[in-house]
Amino acid sequence: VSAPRTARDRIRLELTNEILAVARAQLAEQGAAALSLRSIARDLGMAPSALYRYFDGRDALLSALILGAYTSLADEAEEAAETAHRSGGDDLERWAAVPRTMRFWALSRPHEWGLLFGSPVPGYQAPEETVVPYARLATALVRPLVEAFDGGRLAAATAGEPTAAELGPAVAPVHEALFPDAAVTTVVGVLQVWAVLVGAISLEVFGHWRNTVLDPARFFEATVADAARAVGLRA
Amino acid sequence: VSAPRTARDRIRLELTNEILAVARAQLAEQGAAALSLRSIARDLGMAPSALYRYFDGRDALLSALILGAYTSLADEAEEAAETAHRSGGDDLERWAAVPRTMRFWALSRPHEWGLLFGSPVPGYQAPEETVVPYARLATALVRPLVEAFDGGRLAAATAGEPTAAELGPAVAPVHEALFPDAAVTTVVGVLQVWAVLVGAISLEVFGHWRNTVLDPARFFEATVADAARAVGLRA
DNA sequence: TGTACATCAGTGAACGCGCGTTCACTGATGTAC
DNA sequence: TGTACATCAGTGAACGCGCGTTCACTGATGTAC
Repeated sequence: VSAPRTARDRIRLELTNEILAVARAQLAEQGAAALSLRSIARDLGMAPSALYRYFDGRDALLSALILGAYTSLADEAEEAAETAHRSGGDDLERWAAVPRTMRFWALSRPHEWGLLFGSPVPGYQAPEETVVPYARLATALVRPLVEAFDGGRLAAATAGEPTAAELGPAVAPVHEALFPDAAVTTVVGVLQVWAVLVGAISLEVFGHWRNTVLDPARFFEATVADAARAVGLRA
Repeated sequence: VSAPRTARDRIRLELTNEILAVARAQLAEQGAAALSLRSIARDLGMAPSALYRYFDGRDALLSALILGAYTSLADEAEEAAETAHRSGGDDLERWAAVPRTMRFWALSRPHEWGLLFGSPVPGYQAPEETVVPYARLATALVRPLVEAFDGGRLAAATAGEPTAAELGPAVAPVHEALFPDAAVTTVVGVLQVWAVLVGAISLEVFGHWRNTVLDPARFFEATVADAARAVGLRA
């Protein structure tokens, strides 16, 4: 948290990261359920009890892993949004950057994706701090849409008008936090886009496209493009 | 599998179901990772070793649970599709029946939904037989669309035309099995609908709508309707 | 720069636990004649 | 209907395992003066 002053602090930070790295490796191989302090200690060549100098126990380590995963995903998403912003591509091209990044992130660490969007570990509450990176991710995703909107290049949503009034309160938090100037139907559309992205990535990562969608990359690209059109982006 | 002839067979069937019921109850309380033969035996008041007369071990029991969950979901979906078919409602109304059923099914057994669509249990392969109920579910979901199509009431998809040729091979299995007469873009649209449904249900069931979507039921209804319009259903 | 003391990292033994699975057994249920 | 035998359900003890966590300890690193 604070910058390391002494040599001891530096080592401590390094070892903390090493523990997390080993934990992530074991997560990738065995899944969250099999994550064990003893086997992490074994991998690091130290006594199991030593880990308690770094984490308050198994649950605290798991919390750190979850928070770290959210943060990593949010970081990459923000970077992708920024790069796309500077790229000078058209709206659709810039929009696709974050979804693509999310998919690659998930494919390269399926178990961490599962930690974030899969079945929650039961009897265990995700740390409150995840709200922050979650919001960063959402903001990065929506950014190209907001920019298109501000530039007058986002068409008003046409579908579902009659339900706008009813749905207003239901999506109010997202409306205020993410896209205050847009119409309710646009906000609803953005949430549906969120659902289709998470759904498509989860289905692929969790192995449900087997014998169903033979070219998940192409399908995902098409889905991302169609989703953008559905909320009013034009090519 | 075969009908019980003797009293012994009847008892055997009953106890098998009782074991599965207890397992499901423990699944609901503790999640898949905590599922244990010993605690199931304890709940049933019998020796742990006795369970081996009914299942070949923990993995076999888990397989049975997964297969049973798929089957239960497929059964309810088929029934909902059939009821809707007979109801005489309009296309949109009949279309919504299966998605609604899926959502209710998932909300009433979140951990079983997680077993099917959450992070897969690592080092463990889902049984092959799940292909059958999975296909039944898909068929039930698509049925109202196929019927609308056959009645000439399904509009041709307009978005994404240029990608139709590229995507054809990618979605060929679904095209052939589920909707052979439709255009490629329609098939792609159906898969996107599948993704948005699974995504929306998973996000709700796994707790991601907290402080985000305040009225998940209404949001889901709107999503279902919008999804149908996107693949060409008219109200 | 040197000394005295406090802080911290890591050890290793021990705790109690619940787990899946095997195995030889007992007694009840079913089958063939 | 009765008997002899085979099949099956369930028991209870035992196996070896890996787990999270605690605790008193040693020795190294940092701090104050």
